[in-house]
Amino acid sequence: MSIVDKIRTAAFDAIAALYQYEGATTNILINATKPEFEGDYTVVLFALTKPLRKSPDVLGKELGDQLLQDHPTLFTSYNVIKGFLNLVINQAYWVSFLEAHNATTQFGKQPATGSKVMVEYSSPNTNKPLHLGHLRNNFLGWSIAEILHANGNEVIKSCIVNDRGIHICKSMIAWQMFGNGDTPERAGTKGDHFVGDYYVKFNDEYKRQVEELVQSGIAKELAEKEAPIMKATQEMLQQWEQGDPDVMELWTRMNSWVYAGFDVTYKRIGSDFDKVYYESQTYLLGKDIVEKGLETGILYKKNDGSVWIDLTADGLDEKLVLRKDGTSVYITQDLGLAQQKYEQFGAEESIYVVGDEQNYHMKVLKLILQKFGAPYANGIHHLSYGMVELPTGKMKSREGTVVDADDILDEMITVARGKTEELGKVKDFNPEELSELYNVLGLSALKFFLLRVDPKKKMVFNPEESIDFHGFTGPFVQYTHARIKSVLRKIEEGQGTIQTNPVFGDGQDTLLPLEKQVISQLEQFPVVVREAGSELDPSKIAIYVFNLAKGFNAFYTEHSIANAETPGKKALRLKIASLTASVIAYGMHLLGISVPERM
RNA sequence: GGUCUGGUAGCUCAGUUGGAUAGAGCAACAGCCUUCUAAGCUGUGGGUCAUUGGUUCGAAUCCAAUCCGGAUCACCA
Repeated sequence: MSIVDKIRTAAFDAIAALYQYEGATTNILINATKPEFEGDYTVVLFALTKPLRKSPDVLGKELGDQLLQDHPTLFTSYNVIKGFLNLVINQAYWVSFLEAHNATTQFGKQPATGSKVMVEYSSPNTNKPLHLGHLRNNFLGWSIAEILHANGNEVIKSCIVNDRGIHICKSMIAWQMFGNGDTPERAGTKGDHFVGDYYVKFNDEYKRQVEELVQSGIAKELAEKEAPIMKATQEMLQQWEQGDPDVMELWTRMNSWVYAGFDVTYKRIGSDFDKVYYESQTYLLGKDIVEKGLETGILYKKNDGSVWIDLTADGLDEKLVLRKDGTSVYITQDLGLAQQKYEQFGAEESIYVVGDEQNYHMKVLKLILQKFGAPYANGIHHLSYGMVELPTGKMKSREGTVVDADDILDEMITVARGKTEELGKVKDFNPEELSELYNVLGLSALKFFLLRVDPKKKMVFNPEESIDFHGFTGPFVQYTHARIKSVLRKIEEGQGTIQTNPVFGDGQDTLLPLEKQVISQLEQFPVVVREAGSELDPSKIAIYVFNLAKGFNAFYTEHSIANAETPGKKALRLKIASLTASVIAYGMHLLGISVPERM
């Protein structure tokens, strides 16, 4: 149990004993004490003054006395200022916390709960390479899966590949027109970029044709429909749906190029999946659900044969679930896929990492499944994340203002190399070690940057300012870890083993403020892991791990570990250092970032 | 237009779900390496928390209105 929970429980018991009042659970607010006051944690009394009919001063005094009397090992003193009861925690608590956990490698990880959660993320289109927005999605998805795992859940990571549809056909048509049988191998281009280039070519040609038609006096709207390249694309989509062998062959071939390219990028960024679904295999799903919905009257058929659901009573609109020609729309297959996932994995919770542009769609999906009474409906959660924008505005693939994933990764790694060479701390590394280090640092800078902000909010990515290795960044946190490891290594080399005795706290020593601060930060980690899980928010971890690193660095520059004043102090600081290192390592792992031993 | 969502330091973001004098990083300025990694530490300056009103012991946080952004409302995905 965390110290905050302990204090809350103690306060509840004390209030019950003093005033025979048991309605206090939700009224007890515990905060960290502001630095300008004496104390570690503070009970805010205002909410209790009314039901207990006590003035803040009297209540504070009575509650403080009672807490001290009930828990002499937990509290040593208190003071009351205005309506705030500031409690000083017994240093023995901090010391014994450190003794209990300093050897724990995954401190903060919760025991298995038996619950199963599915996390769907990434969901790329196979007509163009990944960009910065996809990276946010991938990093969020991987991290939230890891965070849910740390909270005791069994997690299944899944991905739905949008491998069919009009967008793919655009690349295919353009390749037929302009490709001359070229391949990624021959062109020396990564497969996903190769296919993406034809997607761009399509749009260029399409624009040209529309322009031409408009020049010849045709209205723009009509021209957009009638452009030959667009008509050819739509025809190709129909041929695909009919299983035309030539079209299928081309489709398979071009997708395989894209997958080869994606594989490289996914490997670089560390994305992986337990189950990959392909839209080409799921796009017909969901029709049986529609059928059932018609029977039960949840859905209704209009005169033209199209099928709808009326969600106006829930504040939404009427929503089409099946076209008049009987073919599926997006929501149809999503209904089907949700059902299939549940049949295959039986997860009671399902997280969809999907951009906030689809908030409405996700709301509708959940609502429809709830109306069907699907057992997994209430467990659907949309981890909605905001778009990544540039200082110049939104990224538009049409206008060529997207930040390509591979490019930005390369750039990050190049900067990491430059910084590392400049500092010259790892001159004895061999080329493999160096390249590994550059990767770890560059990736960290990017991942941390994208994960440190609230997922729900849109964010601005400034390519020049974002490649920073100082301050609130991944490399800063990694640096703190490497620093600790260096100290531990040196002490180990000096004396053979890490000496952790004698035990600190025999009554002689006093915890210094910076020592206590780091320990209390460490103590909060499990609560942060829990919050990050329940709120589906990795930024909580990033912020925490940064503050921990900052707190440790302040302690580090002020107090020597190796040459501590007493053997007891040295043992204590070693434990602070090693637990900090392992919490940083585990916290960063939850973000998908690894931490080097040296840098 | 309907619905949803956002507006906090020059820039990028926190703000523990209503608590004490609103915090970080970057940028600017001033200090700190013969001692465990200076990718670090310490300090200074920088705010009408979009605006107005309301709710109460107390509001950046809750409510209402207004201003300014964004998303969405397709027989697209």
